[in-house]
Order: sequence, then structure tokens, then C-alpha cells
Amino acid sequence: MKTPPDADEPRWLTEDEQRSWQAYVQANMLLEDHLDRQLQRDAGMPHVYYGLLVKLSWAPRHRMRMTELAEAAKITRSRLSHAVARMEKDGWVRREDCPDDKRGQNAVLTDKGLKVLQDTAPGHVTAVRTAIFDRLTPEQVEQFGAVCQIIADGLQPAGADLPWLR
Amino acid sequence: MKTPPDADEPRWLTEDEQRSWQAYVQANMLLEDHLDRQLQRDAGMPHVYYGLLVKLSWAPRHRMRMTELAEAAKITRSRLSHAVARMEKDGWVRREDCPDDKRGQNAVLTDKGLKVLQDTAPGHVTAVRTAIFDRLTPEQVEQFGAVCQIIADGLQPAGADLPWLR
DNA sequence: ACTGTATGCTTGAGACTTCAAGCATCTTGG
DNA sequence: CCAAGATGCTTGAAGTCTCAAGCATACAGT
Repeated sequence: MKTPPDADEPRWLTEDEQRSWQAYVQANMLLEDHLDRQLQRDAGMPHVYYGLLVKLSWAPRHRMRMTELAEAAKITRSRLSHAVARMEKDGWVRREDCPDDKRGQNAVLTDKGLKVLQDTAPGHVTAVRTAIFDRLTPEQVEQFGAVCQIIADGLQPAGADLPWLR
Repeated sequence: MKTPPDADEPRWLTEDEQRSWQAYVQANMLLEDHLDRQLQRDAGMPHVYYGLLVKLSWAPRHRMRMTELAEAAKITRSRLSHAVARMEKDGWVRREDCPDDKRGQNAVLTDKGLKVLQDTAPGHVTAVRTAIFDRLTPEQVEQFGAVCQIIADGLQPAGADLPWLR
């Protein structure tokens, strides 16, 4: 007799899935480590902090609400609070009361922060490029991006920030 | 006149590369967070620790040299030392002197550790599956794995553990 | 055998993250 | 207007990770 489907038993990963999963976990560890080390050495900040400065530099008037920034960077508010506190000490970012909402805070990129970012960016993109994009064909870049987008979309409820659509 | 190639200026990312990179960073943040939370809630351990237990469970006699385990998991020896110390407190892992090399230590998976792993595995694979593999076609699984493997290979010098081949 | 160096692993301090709790302000429904 | 709940953000403590330094053992050359 065949083993009947068991509701308690999950569907394990196939061999292909296992292989892909292990490859991802490894790539991830090595990559995070590599980039963190590079940025820590050259700029004295972890990779996440660099990402925050980038988001701010993209924002109009170089400022964003804390919650907005946290959501954009996919980190918790708490983590952001600590991060901003740290970067405020370095003078890279400044906090500013929000005029509309007395509870709110804006994180503002300072001139010094912008300069750090500009000085750091070339080394960082080079690291990213040599670690990843110089090794991939354009098709692979596209495939990789598509898969990552699917994963990301799956993990943030559609319209999590648009509750009126749900 | 056209801007001449500038040696100091790095090759920035193309738009496609940017998009893929951002997608990756986001997917990564969300995924790490998701899995860490799931494992922390259901088993009281972060994702990395789970990976260590898995590697040990795969090893002959459920034991590995510390350095070997660290390399397999792509983490530093230091990080592993701390991790094992923590899991030793929980009774999931035991340290054992290495007979051949008096400097060496073996990390050994205990019965309790194995049980924790067995109890935790179903929930974990389900989380991985629903977050990733249930959303991808077989081709995408293969493509994703291939790209990750390329990245991983690029970051660990070929034959880093086989110095006589270099 | 002996010195110098490499290897295996650990340690402590400081940096970062998480988690739960907290304060202040805003908003909604009487 | 007011109470009750929602939202925005911060805080402190505990857990984890990094980095540099350290100890002990192994190995290589003389």
C-alpha cells in the first residue's frame, strides 16, 4: 500500500529546491558579510545604514518621515530609531519635528551625510558589481530580479500600505 | 563633446541592475525577518542557529569540527563559538575534545537538539515553501539557484579550502 | 630538540538588533 | 467635548555579531 497523504507532514523541498535554497543561503551569508565588511572598513557603517542614506538622498528635500523610511528600507521602526540615533551622533542625519503631525519626526540627510554617501558610493557599487553583476548575463540579471521581486511581493501583503484596497 | 571615460568614476549600475539589486535587498530583508521571526517564535532560535543544527544532523555521527562547521555555514569561527556556547546552554549541542588534535573541538548534536530540529523542521520548510518555492516555476527555481551559486562561488576564492590547487 | 610560525578555537568589549513596553498625539464615535 | 482606541516614535534590556586580541597546540626548518 502506498503511504497516504499525511496532513501533519509538510511538503518537503525537492532536490532542486534544496539546492537552490542552500545556494541562496550561502550567497546571502557571503554577500552580507562581504558588503558589511567593505562598508565598515571604508565608511564605518553597516550595509543597512548605507541603504538608509541612499533612500534619504533620493527623497525630495532629502528628508522622510521615520515610518516611511522604515517601510521603504523594510526594517522595523525600532531598528530605524536606533540607527538614526547612531547616525545623528556622526552628524550624517538630523531629526526634525514634523509640522503637520506633532507625533511625527523627519529624518533629514545632512550635508556631511551626503558627502559621506558620495565618497562611499563608488567603492560600494564596485563591490556590488564585482560580486554580482559582472558575473551575470543580462538574462540572468533579469531573472534574478524577477524572482526576488516575487519573493518580496509575497512577503508584504499586497497594499499593506493601502488598507482601503483590501 | 562626449564625456571621456574617467578612471576614477566607477561603472554605475544600469537601470535593470538597479532594479534587480533593490529587489534583492528587499526580498532579503523581508525573508530574513520572516524566517527569524518564525523560528524565534516556534523554536527560540534565529535562522542561523537552525542552519547549524541542520548541518550537524547531516554529518556522520552528528558531529563536526568547529572550523569545518563554520565554513559549511559560511560564518566566522567567532560567531560559531558564541552560537555553540548559547546552544550548549540549551542542551542542543555538546562540545567534545578532538582525539587527533588537542587544539580541536567537535560540536556534537545532542538527542535533545535533534528532537528540537525534528519538531521545528516542518514549520520551517512550510515557511520557506510558502515564501518562495510555491511562488516560482521550476525554471525560476533553477535560474534562481544558478545565480545564487555564481554569486556564492565568486565570493569564496576557488579552492579556498584547497590551497595546493592555487 | 628548538625556535618561529601557522592553525584551532575562545574571549571580552562594543556595536547592532529584537522585543516588549511606554509616552504623546491623533482620530473616531458617541 | 470626551473617552477609547489607533498611530508615530522611542526606550531599555537582553540577545547576537564583529573585531581584535589571546591562549594552546601543531608543524616546519635548522
